[in-house]
Amino acid sequence: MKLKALNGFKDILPGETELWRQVEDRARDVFARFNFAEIRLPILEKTELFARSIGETTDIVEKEMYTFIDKQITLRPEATASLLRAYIEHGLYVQKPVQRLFTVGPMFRHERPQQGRLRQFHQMDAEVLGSANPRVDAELMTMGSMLLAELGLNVSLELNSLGCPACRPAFRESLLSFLGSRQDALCEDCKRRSVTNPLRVLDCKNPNCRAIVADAPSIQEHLCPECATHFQAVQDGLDQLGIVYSLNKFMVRGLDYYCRTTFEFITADLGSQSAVCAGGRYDGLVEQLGGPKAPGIGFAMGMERLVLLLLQKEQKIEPPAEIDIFIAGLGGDASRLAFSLMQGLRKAGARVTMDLDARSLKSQMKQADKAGARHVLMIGEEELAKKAGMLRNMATQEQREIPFGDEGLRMLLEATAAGR
RNA sequence: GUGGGCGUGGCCUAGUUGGUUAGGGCACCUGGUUGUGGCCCAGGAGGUCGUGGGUUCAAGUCCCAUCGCCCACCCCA
Repeated sequence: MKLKALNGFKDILPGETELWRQVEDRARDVFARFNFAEIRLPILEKTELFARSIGETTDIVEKEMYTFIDKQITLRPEATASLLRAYIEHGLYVQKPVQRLFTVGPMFRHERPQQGRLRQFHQMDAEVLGSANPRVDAELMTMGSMLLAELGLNVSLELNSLGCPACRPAFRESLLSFLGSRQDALCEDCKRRSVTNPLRVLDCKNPNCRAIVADAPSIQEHLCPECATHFQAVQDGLDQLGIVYSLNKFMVRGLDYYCRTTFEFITADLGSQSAVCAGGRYDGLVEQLGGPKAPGIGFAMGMERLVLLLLQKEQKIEPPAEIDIFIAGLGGDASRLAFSLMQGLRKAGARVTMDLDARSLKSQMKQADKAGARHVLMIGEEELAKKAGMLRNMATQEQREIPFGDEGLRMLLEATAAGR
């Protein structure tokens, strides 16, 4: 096998696409109920956009981006940056004080692939721009929660606040001094993280580090009054809407732009990639990218992770019959008639197919069965002589004559409609 | 970037201490029904055993190299 897809890039084959569509259709339905409008974005942007929004020193920007170096353009590693760029570029903030937008599509990160992690993966992103109201946070999480619930997935919501530029530095200092005194006990990764990104030590998976960090200062207790008020209001909103969540003071997010509210919907059924949906608030980012003072919050859902979970549930989705009528033509003349009859039925809206190779009737019946055909219209020498085809209902095995011509076409369409 | 595991027809796989034409299941095709699907039966097509080299009278099996995939670390949806 010479030509194959790149490592970390996957074909989504027929059979699986059905599940993907279920996920996406359900998402569009839920997003619509929450009054979100779709926005479609390019997947290539100037490298600078991602560097400035995600953060120059994040792993994503430092080593995971697919960049055309000579052109200084990059395949998007996430959607928020592009969405904000479009929001600013088209002055969407002028048209409506609060914009609620969603987008669906592929993202690219050059990471080592593993379960639930690909180099091209797909996300559904929802963002609310122009409001700092904590109810927006609660509403957005509610939307995510509803979608996951309607997909039948068992996930839990974890909530934290990362503070803001006013209070995070003080917390950082206090955390740094705490870590400083325990350097020797930390794992190698955490020693490194203590320097590069101390908050990251909080969510280390190493049990030893977890034990140490259990006594670390809590970000939730270091919030400034404004952030504390906001955080409490978010929780009140979730409580009011009946959304169950748990506070997790160890949860940090990887992207630089997050502030205040951060959250993750996590599952125990995906190996180590446990987050199926995650997001947070990013007040100040729009401004930082050259836009107005518009606060924002959003989340991203990993579609292949959702699909993996749905596949695990083994809820065998009976594929619906896909074909209304299979026309079995026996012999050259019948096959020729079937060919034009098929087109007439398709024009009238029916799903029709036939065996263009006109193999044996037995073979054609098998094909019809496999295609999930509800009816088979048989046309052989007898039928040609009688000027009427034989219509077989595949479920009931009943057969009846259908005359050629307009009257017959009407009967076929009736049978088709009744079968659906 | 770092570790571990695995590569046998389209898919899942058997292959014992190296020993005749690499076996089975699913799927596919044909026939059993001179024109009737699902079940069953019979037959058929389909494989450079990831690739290259080495050891040997003999390699799917042993050795080396290489490529690919998977899982985990890292990171994150």
